[in-house]
Amino acid sequence: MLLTGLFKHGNSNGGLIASYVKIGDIKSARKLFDVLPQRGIDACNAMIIAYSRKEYPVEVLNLYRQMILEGVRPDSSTFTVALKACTRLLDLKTGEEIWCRAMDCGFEYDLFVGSSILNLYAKCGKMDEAIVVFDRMLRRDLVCWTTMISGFAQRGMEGDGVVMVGLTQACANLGDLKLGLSVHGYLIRKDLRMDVVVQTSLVDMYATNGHLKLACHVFKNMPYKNVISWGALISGFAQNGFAGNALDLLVEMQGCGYRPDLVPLVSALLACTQVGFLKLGKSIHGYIVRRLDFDRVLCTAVIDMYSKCGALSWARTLFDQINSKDSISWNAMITSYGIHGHGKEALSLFLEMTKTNLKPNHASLSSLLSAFSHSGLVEEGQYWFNCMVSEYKVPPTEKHYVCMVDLLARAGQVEEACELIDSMNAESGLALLIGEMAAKKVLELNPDDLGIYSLVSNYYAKARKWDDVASVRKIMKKMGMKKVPGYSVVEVKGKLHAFLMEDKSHHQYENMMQLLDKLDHEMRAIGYVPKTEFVLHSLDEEVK
DNA sequence: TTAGGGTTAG
Repeated sequence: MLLTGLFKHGNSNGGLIASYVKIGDIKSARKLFDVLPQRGIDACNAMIIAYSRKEYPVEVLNLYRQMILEGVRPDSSTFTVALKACTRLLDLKTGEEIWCRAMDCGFEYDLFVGSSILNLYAKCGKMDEAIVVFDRMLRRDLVCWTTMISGFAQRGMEGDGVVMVGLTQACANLGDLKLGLSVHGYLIRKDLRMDVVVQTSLVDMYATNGHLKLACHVFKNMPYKNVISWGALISGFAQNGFAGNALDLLVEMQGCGYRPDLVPLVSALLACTQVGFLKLGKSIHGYIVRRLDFDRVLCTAVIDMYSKCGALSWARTLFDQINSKDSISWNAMITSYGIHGHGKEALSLFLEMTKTNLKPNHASLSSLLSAFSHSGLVEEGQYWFNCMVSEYKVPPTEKHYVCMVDLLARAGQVEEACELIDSMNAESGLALLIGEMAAKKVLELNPDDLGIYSLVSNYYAKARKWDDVASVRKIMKKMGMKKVPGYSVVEVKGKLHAFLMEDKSHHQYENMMQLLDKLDHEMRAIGYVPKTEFVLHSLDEEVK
């Protein structure tokens, strides 16, 4: 075991200590640590992290002090672990000393160190001090916000408007409706000032998580609205797939005298993309060109709209007009070629991207692999899949694996597809993938079955993929509230016509059925035999 | 001094 450690980590002392720790031998790790002629930051951190993992906070702090005495300069990990130990011991005094040193050493704006001191203050009930630190932070991630939320929750303290906006955003990011409602309720109970900013952030919190009724409720009761409030609501509808509502709201907004800026327009473009509304998308494009600066984000949204509505060459023309393309613009265009089955063009654009100073990311590689899959370019797919880590430092995720399985399976290479699944590491491998694919297959046949979703959620839970568990549960919640029937949409002369299952309400329904019958007869007359074996067995012949 | 936006599999 020890040899393995030596081999793996070369002659780094930190690595050797980490190897002892890995096999659970913390005493040997310490013995080695004590006889080291020179104890650098790596060795110290390995040892101090080991104590922290074993929940020996006193040893953590002793070692921290020893480091300082020996003149070893702590880094972000050291401070974070030491502060965590103080939190465990509720040792505020030592924690503040550590925090002061961390600031002296230039870690005042370190996200990890910052959230650790926040956590210490929150756990010790010192929310005033926490706010001081919090206000000075340059970046605030979910951990910081969650720490603040739980701190306030424990103390029952009041936050001011700015803090409440942050809390609302944190709830939006967490997707936790209960928490969001309680923040909203808190605002009302405490009669805190509900200005347009606070209300808009509430609208956004509800809307981005699919609670559109609640979002509308807050929105309608706003005494004063602005373009941003409209933007939040429209974007919420568009991103949750309610294209029609989003587009209606855009019209309503204009009717109320607001001039849409880029956000409502980008959302409207997304809505057009979802329903294939090329004509409206085009006129929004025109509106943008006439009235606004055509920035990169807008342009990418228009490119995406054109390509998904079938106008690939327009997308390309626009793409060539962007002056400073970022990776999202490139990915959008690579995707465009992919969905239109132009795998070779997708590849040459990808290669062109690598010649710029932009690096392809996981999305670029997803787009590329799926382009190969849609074009049947098996060898290319395998080649690029195999070199994505070495060439671009992008380790394949499940998405990439699914692309490859799809690519191989479409090409009839089912055995190779299975081998690939086998080669995945155990945690995200076989059981999860097959389970997921099987579940999805069943979902296709029976999309309203909540039970299948809990099956999928269990698979994720077994693989300890808590983010995925949460997103499946979110879908279940949404489904529980309202089942949205499947439908298809077609654009005729700039007007959209939607058709639901069993829906006979269209004013030309009879004509359409007659035409379908006619086409069916003509097809059979020239020898077409419909394939029905893949369709569900419970349907009778004619429905098939 | 806090609020809304573009790409990623099947």
